[in-house]
Amino acid sequence: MHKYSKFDKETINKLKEFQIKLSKKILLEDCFDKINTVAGVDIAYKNNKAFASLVIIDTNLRIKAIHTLETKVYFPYIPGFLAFRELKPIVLLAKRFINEYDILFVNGHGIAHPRRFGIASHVGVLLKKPTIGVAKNLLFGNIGKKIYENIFEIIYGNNVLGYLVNVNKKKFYISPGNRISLKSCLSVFLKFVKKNPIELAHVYANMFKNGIKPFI
DNA sequence: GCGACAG
DNA sequence: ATCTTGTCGC
Repeated sequence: MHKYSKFDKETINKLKEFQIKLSKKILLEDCFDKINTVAGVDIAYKNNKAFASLVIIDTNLRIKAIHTLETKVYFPYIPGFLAFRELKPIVLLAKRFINEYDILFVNGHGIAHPRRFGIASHVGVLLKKPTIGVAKNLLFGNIGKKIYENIFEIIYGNNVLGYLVNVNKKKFYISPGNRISLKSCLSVFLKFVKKNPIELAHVYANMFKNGIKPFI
């Protein structure tokens, strides 16, 4: 039994086709004006339950709100198909507060994905909202040339799909999800890196999982 | 055929 | 991601 053979080839192929079909709706251009607030979303797990948190931050790096949502999960983790596991809680929560942030940071990749449709792109297409994928590990593509002291390109063939950013000994793989340009996904990430929305969401998702919610 | 593989 | 002891480093 191999680790990721939970579904037959036919099912996997249909999911792949679905991703490819939806990926055509991605816009890699900036569909936003002035950024006033951004949000980060992440999920912690306990048994078969997902504990999601959405943290909203303003440009002064102040936390404006922390929201949570709990749902059951039914789909396993399969590399390349993370969205089918985490989409429901993320979309439900992000949609509820959709007018309270300008850009959404999602834990996982955007277009740096085998079918250019990682979870950040999937969420962005469903919400019709600018999203940025922020991952701690590389899934697809290779590390290309250094463009700054601590920043490298993520490339596939001749295409740049995103960036590897080194911050405080930690690596972040950044790629556009939807409705944002390659260039802006990097600059926006850097703008909030001192109060990384994904890391904050991670902390609060875990607190929520453990029954603590001193939330704003 | 073999290895790699977001969370 | 989660489970989980001791251990290394600031």
